[in-house]
Formats: sequence, structure tokens, C-alpha cells
Amino acid sequence: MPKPIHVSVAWPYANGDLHVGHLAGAYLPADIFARYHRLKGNRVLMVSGSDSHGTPISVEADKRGIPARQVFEHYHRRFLQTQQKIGISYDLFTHTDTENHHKVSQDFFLKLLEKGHLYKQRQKLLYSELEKRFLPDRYVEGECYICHYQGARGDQCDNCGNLLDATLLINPHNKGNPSDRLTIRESEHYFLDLAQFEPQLLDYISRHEHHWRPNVVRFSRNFIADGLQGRPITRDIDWGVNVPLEGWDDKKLYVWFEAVIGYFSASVEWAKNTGQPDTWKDWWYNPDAEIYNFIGKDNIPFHTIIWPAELIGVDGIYNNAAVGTRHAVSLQLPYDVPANEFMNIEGDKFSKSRNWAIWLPDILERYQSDAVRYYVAATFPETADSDFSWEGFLNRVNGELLAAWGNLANRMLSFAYKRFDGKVPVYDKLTPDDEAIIAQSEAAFGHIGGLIEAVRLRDALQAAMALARDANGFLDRRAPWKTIKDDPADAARSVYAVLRVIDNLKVLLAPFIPFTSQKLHQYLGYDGHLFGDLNIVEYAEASRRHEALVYDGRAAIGKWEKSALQPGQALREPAPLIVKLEPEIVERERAFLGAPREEHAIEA
RNA sequence: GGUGAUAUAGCUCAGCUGGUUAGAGCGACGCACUCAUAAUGCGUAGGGCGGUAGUUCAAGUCUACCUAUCACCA
Repeated sequence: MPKPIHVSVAWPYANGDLHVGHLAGAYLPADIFARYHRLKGNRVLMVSGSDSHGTPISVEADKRGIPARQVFEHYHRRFLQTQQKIGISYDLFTHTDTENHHKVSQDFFLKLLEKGHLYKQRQKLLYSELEKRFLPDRYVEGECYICHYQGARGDQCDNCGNLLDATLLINPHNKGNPSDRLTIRESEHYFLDLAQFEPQLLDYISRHEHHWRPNVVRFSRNFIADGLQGRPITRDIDWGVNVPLEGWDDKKLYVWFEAVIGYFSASVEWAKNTGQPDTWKDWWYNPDAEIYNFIGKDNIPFHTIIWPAELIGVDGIYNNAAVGTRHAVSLQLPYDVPANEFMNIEGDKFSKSRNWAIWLPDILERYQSDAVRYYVAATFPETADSDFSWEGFLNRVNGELLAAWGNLANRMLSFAYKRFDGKVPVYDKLTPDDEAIIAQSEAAFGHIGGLIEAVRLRDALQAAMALARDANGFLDRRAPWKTIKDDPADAARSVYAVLRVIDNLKVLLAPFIPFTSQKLHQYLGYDGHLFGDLNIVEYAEASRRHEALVYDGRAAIGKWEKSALQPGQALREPAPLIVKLEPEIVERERAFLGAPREEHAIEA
């Protein structure tokens, strides 16, 4: 019975390129998880998109002197290209500036309002007399009222690290315009009354804590114990989703409120795009479905508190009775929120302003997608912060991915291709040793599958690599290059056994390194594709068009099942799977860190 | 300031509810092999688990305090 699995992936702000932190925190774990479940035959819906709104984008737009829309469209396009290249298999990667998303967000707002989960309150905010508008916190600079540092930002002090209330800053001034005069004005806003949801949230957490990561549980419980405060969900800004009320034309929905709704709205869009507009309910209104949110640790409260509160608050939305009894009455809340920690770079924290970052479009110009995927997956910050180091990259790619796995496949395929007439050897009867290694590789499907389902991806990858090492050991014991001379029948047995193990490893490793597995699939003489295609598709709405990344799995034939490799099957001429890295790359790549960077066009 | 996390071989990290001589990969050293991108295999040497004080028949594994780093909240 296929299980509906929803993979909700954090929405990147479209104000700059994707970097390895994005990949390690959310996108790659989500993709590995989704690909596994697809191989397993489950019904996967994986969605995300560019976050088009929010001050980071306005700030970037002001810096460049161009409209916010232009900034987000530029990076949205690059997100599509980058993720297509590294193979993040979204069923839909859209953005939050679609008519669909605006509508769904507004419907969420209205439903919450109707059910009494919102309240109005006046707020004191900094107002720019020059620009005639309320100034977002990030545009404000002043003296920190805690440590008296002069260059504190409106939302946070870079010196003492404290979060600040911009209206309390000493001598606040407009960052972009020092001659501006800032005054404090009151503005009315809608607040989400989080405290109302406390009992349901506590209940939700206790129902799931046995299978959540301990830090996610502790963090969420603490957050509630600290007291749930109402949070403003509207703002005095001009870039964002309109507040769907009369007289609120100069305000927008706050990005934190609206962006998480993307998981839902993107599911609705996906269903619409596929011509079956109700199918999103097979996840959101189906108690058998499991929804997984892949995010970084900075986002935990938004996904275990705020997003569930919004879902509880709008329960029943779009679930009109006319649809029939196929669906449940209640919206599904996330089943698991496997938040990752942070990935540092050469021992230091990621920083966009210092360009202390490894940008995906840049490294994908120089390295195989699977090499990047392998290293990042082997170093996932699943339990603690981890570190991306170029020396580590070199060692793991050359010493593990290439030496233990790529070379295993290459050495045996080459041998079989040359000595067995380009075919999988035909054998008489396998020895107990041969049968043991095959059985071991078959048992790995259950073991590694279990680890992936529990989102222990680093352990899963390590288990697959251990099997590859065992296969190398087996090969050395059986030494077909010796037996071929005086006992060719025995060489046939051992070569067949290793090829069977390689065929199994091809599938076991496919969620992690899909491009390599596909190549190997062909070398082994099979046709067809293990996974579907990732395409950039344009969709038209009533007044706008947008591009999205879309996974088309119709032609995929890969299955999470043990190999039935046929003796006598014709092989294709093999070639090395993994490109060997030169030691010089370590110094070369380190030199890019902290140096000014130029954006290049992304080649397919 | 509060809360939480992390600190284990040269490096990167595992060690669940406390229990035989603390594990893996890489690196180092030695041996073997030559099918393979000098790629593989076998073996050896390396730590006593941040510090201090406790609980216990028994503690990386529990408690308290301290130190360092990180995160979140004020």
C-alpha cells in the first residue's frame, strides 16, 4: 500500500545564490528522503519555492537600486537552474509571488480572522519623515540601548548580539539617508493570538515527541514554556501580499506568516498544474499521510509552533462537503520536523557580507554534482554543527566515493567486460562465500531503508559505504584475476557475485548520488531511468506567468528492491564513474573564501 | 542574564535506557595484491572519553559546579 509522504522544504529568500548551508540544512536531506520514498513506491509530494517577500529582498533591491521583484525573479531563476543541476527533485519548486499563493495566504488570514484567532493592536514604530513611510528595522541604525555600541541595527546589535526594539534605540537614523528625521508613530496591526493554541500545541508535541529529534522537542517545549506571545502578521511595507481588508491598502502580510503557508499553497498549485485540482487533499486531509518539514535549526519554532498553530486555526479550509467522504475533516500537521544544525565553512560561520560562503552555482562549475552531494551528505549537521572543509572534500571524494565505491564498480565492470566477452558471467553454482556477500547486500535494503525513514541519513550513507568496503574485501579474497587463469568457472562465480552486490549498491546509493547510479545502471546493461526528469516549466495564471522546477517521474523505473541481475546480460563499455580531484584544489578553493565574488551565468 | 546543545584517538565523528580489554572512516607505519582512476585488502601503532567534586558494586554514559564553543530567548 503506497504511503502518502509530503516533503515540505524550507523556502529560500531570493536575495542571493544558494550555498552549501542551504544544501546541508534542508534541500539535500529532503531530496534523499524523497528519492528513497519514490524508489520504495510511496506517493511523494515534495514542494518548496523562492520566498519572494521579506526585508532581505527589499534591502538587496535598494542596494542595487532596482525593484524588489527584479531581485527575486533573478535569483528565483538561478535557484531553478542550480537545483536542477544538483538534482533536488521537487514535484514543484515555485515562488510566493504567484496569484495562487497570494490567494491562499489571504484565505488563511480571513479564516483565522473569522474564527477569532486574530486581534488588532496599535504598535509604536519608527516613521521616516523624508520617505513618508514606516521604516523596516533593518533600515535603521542607532546606538544600542544595552551596550551603547554606535552602529546597532534596528532589529539586532552586532556588538552585543542582543535583539532590539528599534523604537528604543538612542539617536536612531535612516541607514540609507542620514539627513532623514525619524519619529515614532503608531500603526494598527493584526496579531496572531498564539496563546489560544497552547493546549493543542502541547498535545501535538507530546503525540510526536517519541520520534522527533530531541533538540526539536526540547526547543519547542521551551518556546511554549517561555509564554506564547501574540505576533504581528501585518506590516507597513509595500512589497508583499495584500491584506484582504478594506482600508488596509498600505499594509502587507508579514513574511513569516505567509511564507510557511507556501507548503500548503504549493501543494494546491501542484494539484492545479497537474489537472487534478483536488489531489492535494490526499496529503493534507489524509490521516495516513506523513508530512515532513526539512528545515534548519533557526526555523524550528516556525515549524513546530507557528505553522501548526496556523493549520489548527484554519482547520477545515477548502474542505467543502461536495468533495465527498474520501478525505478526513481535519488538516494534517507535520509528522516530523527533522531540523538540521548549521554547516560552517573551514571552521567559520557562514557570512554573506564577508563572502565566507561556498556558492553552489560556483562549485557546480568545477565539480560533479554527486561529489558535492556525497561530501555534504557524509557531513550532514544532523546532531551538531558540522564543518565544510576543502581538505575534507578532497579526502572524502578521492578516498571514499572514488576509492571505495567508484573504483569497486569500475574494477569489476572492466574485468567482466574484458574477460567475459562484455557480458555478465554465466556461472554454474555459487560458493557459500559468494552467497553470503550477496545476502549481506540484500539485507542492507531493510537496514539502510530503516535509517533513511528515521532520517538518519549520515548513518545510512555510512552503512552503504561499509558494504562497498566489504565487497572490496570479498573481491580480494576471491581474486578472480588469479582464478581466471586456472579455474575460470570459479572466476565466473565470484565476478557474478560482485556484480550482483554492485547492482544492489547502485540502488542503495541512488538517493544520495543519483547521477552516478544512473550511469552505473547503463554500464550494467540496463535501459531506462532510475528516476524521472527535472524540468523548468512555465505556468500562466490570469495576469502573470512564472517558472517552476518540476519533477516528472512517469518514466522512472527504479525500485528499492534487490537485484535480479541476469547472467549473460550484455554490459556496456564502462568508464570511471568519479572524477579524481587534484590536491591543488584545496588551496585554490580556500582563496575564494572571503574574497570578492562575481556572479556567473549558470550553464546547464 | 535565562534555557538548551556540544566538548571522545593527529583529523572527522559513532557510542540507545550506566556494566566484559572505548569504536568507525581518513591519515601514519608494515605486509599482500595487480582486475581497477597507484585505486584495493590484511595487520600494527595511537585516546581512557574538557576540568573538579560526587552518586553507584560499576560512569564517556547519572548529579553539581567550572571552562570553552554554538544556538535560542530576554
